[in-house]
Amino acid sequence: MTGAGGAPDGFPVTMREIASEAGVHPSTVSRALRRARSGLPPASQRESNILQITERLGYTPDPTASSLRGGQSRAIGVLVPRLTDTVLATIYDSIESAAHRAGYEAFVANSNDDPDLQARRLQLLLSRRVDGIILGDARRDQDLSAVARTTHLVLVSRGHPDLPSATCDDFRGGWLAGDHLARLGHTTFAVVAGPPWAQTSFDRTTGFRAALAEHGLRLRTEDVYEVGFDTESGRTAGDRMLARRTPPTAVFAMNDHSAIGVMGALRAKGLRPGTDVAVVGFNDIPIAAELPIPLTSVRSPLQRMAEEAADMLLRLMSGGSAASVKLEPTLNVRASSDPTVDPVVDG
Amino acid sequence: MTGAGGAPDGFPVTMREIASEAGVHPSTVSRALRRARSGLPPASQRESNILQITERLGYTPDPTASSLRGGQSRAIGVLVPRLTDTVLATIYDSIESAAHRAGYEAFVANSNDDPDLQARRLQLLLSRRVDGIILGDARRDQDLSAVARTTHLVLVSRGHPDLPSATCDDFRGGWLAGDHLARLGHTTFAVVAGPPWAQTSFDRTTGFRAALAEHGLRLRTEDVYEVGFDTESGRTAGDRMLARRTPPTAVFAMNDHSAIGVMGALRAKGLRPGTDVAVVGFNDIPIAAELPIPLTSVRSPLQRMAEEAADMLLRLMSGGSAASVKLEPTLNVRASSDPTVDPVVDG
DNA sequence: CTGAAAGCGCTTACAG
DNA sequence: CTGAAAGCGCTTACAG
Repeated sequence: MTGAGGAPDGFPVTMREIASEAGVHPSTVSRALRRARSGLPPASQRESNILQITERLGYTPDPTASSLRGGQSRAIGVLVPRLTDTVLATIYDSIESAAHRAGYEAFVANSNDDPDLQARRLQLLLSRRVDGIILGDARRDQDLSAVARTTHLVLVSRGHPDLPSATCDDFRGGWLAGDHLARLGHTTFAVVAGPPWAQTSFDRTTGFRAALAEHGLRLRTEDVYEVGFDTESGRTAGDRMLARRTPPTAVFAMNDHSAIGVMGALRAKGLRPGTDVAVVGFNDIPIAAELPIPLTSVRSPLQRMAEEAADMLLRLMSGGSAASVKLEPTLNVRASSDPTVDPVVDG
Repeated sequence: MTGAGGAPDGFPVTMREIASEAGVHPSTVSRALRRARSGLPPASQRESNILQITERLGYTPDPTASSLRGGQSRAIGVLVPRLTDTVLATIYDSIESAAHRAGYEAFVANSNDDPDLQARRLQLLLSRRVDGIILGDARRDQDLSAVARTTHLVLVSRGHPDLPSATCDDFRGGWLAGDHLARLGHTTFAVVAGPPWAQTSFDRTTGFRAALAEHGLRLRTEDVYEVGFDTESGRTAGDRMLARRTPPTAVFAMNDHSAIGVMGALRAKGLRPGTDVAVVGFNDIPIAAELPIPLTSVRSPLQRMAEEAADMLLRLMSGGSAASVKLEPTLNVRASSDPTVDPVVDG
């Protein structure tokens, strides 16, 4: 039975083999396993025998076959704009864990924040017969009603008025950043925003602007750099704002990675974050606190957000309903905006 | 047909519907589509008609059904220790792209660097009938021959003597770091290593030690901190090494994230990376160059590594053979080890 | 080139 | 409780 050409010979055990080993009909095996999965005790001598054989032969049912016949896949799909973004990776990770705890499998797909790709990946997930989808890359202007009619759909991170979502209160997050910087006495600002279709970016900017307004300050359109969420975006925006006649003294970036990009731009110009230009990021990823100049950041509860989204989807899939939740962000002030905190020691 | 209970009514178009619409037998549809996928032109009037209908109805074949019958899934599985690590996320991302270009689907699973979980996730991927697997979390002591007998298997990032792998020349990477630090005149070192089962960590440490030896220097066992690859690991190791009677003046961390953790530990003690203690990281992720004190890092060609792994697997799956490749790392010297480079400006 | 049949591995009514 | 049958959506020899 060993292949000659070096090709591996996969011999997955099938239900039929279990059945013949136990001297029963395959359907009896199917029933025994179903009972066992539900946590019920074996209904007969035979059943416990079947379970033993299953164990011994290391049998696991073919999920594609069961979903083809049974209609349910016990799998959910997750669509993210970018898996290389720590934030999204963290969210997916937590969703995956929550799904596993509930006995579901999870699949991720990457949309690269591109509507065409998004549609295709969505199609892919649906063709894999997932029982529901968590969308992490919804677009503000997008009509998702068709998708929502096809499968159970929950949004995470980026909300949408028509659909249930688990998000951070991004307006509040932006407000916290704006209020903080205004209180420090800054009067000229820049915002390193994500793409215009991201609800997160929109709300954070709006909240930031609102906070400034409360202090009688204004954020001009040209002070908002719609670039993206990664390090390079931050660097680009930073270079551009510093090339201006009156550069800002305070910068709010919507992602810690882009905030670090801004720090890089400052350093290149001989400026120091915190003392020369205040920098505030968003999400408070683990490295933020450990940077040579620790980064002030709005912390969003990513794991809870992910768990809420997973819970909502599980509820929908079992016939229940789900209402959107908005989680409270908190501001962690560090030396990048306030040098009196975590002071940097000069050697 | 609209569901009453709010449950979505999914009505995926099936091949049968295409067939009846076109007035042909389902098998004819199957053949027409197969030809089209191979890039061949329609073999008849009928076939072009079938393709039109397929297009119009937005039909995509059910991959689970085709793999069940056809034996091939045109999908590959990728197992990573941790998706929240930028390095692995980047690798997966590139593998996914390469797979798509070749007409394959990709699935990731997370093993959390835990052997039990790894076995279960591997089982899951196999039960999904993937045509091959790329393993990113191989363990040094592990016997993977059973898996290799079951499916086509290629390793990425972490190599193994018995299996084809795409890796960075980690010994060389460690050597570059060691040589660099020794040339700068350092004599006391610390290594922030990953877990002992990671071949990457082992080789980098060995290479580092070899470079020191060439300079007549020694790395003691207690100078190697086997902690992990994340920020927190670096912070922990950093705190511990600084609590010693004679702290090191040069630190080599096997991951940029853990290097940043070390920087955090330095800052907490009032020490500055580069001037007080040299810090070198590994992988050279995008933020490394933008940090307030830019991080010296050994760059490993992650994307190429991923593409090589994907190519190797594709070759194996089409009956060919694959030899391991080791990619050359390069050292990017920055201010965290050499303050004369990228000097930090004090405001 | 096309149709009809068989079957991939499983599950679910239907009888007994 | 258990067996036998039908079928999920597809593909692949087999005839014609």
